[in-house]
Amino acid sequence: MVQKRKDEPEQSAQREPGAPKRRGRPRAYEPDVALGKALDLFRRTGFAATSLDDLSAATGMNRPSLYGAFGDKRELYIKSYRRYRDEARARTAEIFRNDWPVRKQLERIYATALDIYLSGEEGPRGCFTVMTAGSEAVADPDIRAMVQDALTELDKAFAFCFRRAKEKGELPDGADPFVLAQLASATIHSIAVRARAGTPRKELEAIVKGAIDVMLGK
Amino acid sequence: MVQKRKDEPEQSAQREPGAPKRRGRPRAYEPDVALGKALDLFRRTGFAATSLDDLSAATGMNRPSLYGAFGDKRELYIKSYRRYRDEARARTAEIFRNDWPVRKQLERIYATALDIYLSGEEGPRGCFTVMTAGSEAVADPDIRAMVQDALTELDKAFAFCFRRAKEKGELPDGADPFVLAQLASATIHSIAVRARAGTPRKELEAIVKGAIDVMLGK
DNA sequence: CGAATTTGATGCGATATGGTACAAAAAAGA
DNA sequence: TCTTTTTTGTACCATATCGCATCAAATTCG
Repeated sequence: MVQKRKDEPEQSAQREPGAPKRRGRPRAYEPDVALGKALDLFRRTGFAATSLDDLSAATGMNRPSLYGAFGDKRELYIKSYRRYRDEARARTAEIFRNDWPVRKQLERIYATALDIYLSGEEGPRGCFTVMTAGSEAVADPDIRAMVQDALTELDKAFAFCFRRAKEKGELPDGADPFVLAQLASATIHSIAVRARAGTPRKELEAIVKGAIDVMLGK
Repeated sequence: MVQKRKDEPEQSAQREPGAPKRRGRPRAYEPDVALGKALDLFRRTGFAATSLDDLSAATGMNRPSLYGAFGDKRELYIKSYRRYRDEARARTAEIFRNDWPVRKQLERIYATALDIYLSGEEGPRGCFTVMTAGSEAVADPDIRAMVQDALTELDKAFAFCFRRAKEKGELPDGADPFVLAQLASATIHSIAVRARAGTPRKELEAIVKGAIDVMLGK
């Protein structure tokens, strides 16, 4: 018989479709918004500096409920990170999907990146991937793999973008789409770091503009 | 009379020149190497995840001695960060100082950057500035100012480098030294992030090479 | 040698932390 | 109504953490 591990909390399988009537006492929270709050907090203070009490206060759930719904702190962090990536991917994929001129596409990508990095009530939140690389990625192989995945995914998206641009003749002949993609990613990483250091938006926008000019051969 | 604040531990003014004979019991540690050990640990695990016990074990000093020599945890972190910057500045300034072709100069800079970021017994240590931006910079104005200072210092060093190169005719006419400098910094930030995510050196070197090619107009 | 001075070592204490046990509460099903 | 199921809320535990107070140790100066 399959062993049922008690130490791995159930997925809290919420099935919203229809109204199949959940059986027991109803939840006093919505898992999605709670996870969003947790993500906000993790983005602000990082993994180690965020206590379960902080998370409990932010989500409105008490610790046992938190544990039951998302597992321990590490699992909650991982789920928060997944959600961050899903959101970021959704917002950028929508832009990459269009058949615009490269310049316009890059401008839009960086504009949304800045929106993501500069948002936050109490200071700019930066890029969660960059933050996680700086903190948990070294000691935790699973998290490291997720970060690596995020980095290469961005590289590939930019590479696709530049490859198409080259086919359309928007780039100089010698241009290497993948090299340009890595430069585009580097610019993303850089504005993420600078955002958290307090660099104002105007300055970041200037950096982005300069980088685009160089990448597209002015 | 000037109030003497007990809560600000003395600078532990070590005067090495000559041998002016310290008065009381001799130290069982060398402040410089202890600070180096503390820096190593902070770079590996970050501020919040590093306890005073960890620092005590790493430096060989017990907590009261740590406190007496460097102040509380935050002060120790700041002193560690200063030391990191001093070291990094020393190693890069030596390269920037030379009157080499830009390409060679950039190659050397990135090579030493990779040495710094990939070193570490237990995983690549990355760039302490980038790590600090991702963690303490948002909540702590003093630390944030130090990070900003580090970022602009690097920008300026690269800008000086490119300005000189342009004067020597090593760059295309349209090239803007400061824009190129920010791209060069961005590449630094990017390889720092990627290093901590586990990207192997070969790959990072390829990224650097591609970035240099683009910046110098191939 | 004894006084003065500086550092080291032990250990305390108040609080924070991650995680969990357990019973009450709120719903559905019989 | 009574059982079953699921979640909540309180309280708890073992440990970790930071900072410090206190005393012992080691050295120089008189």
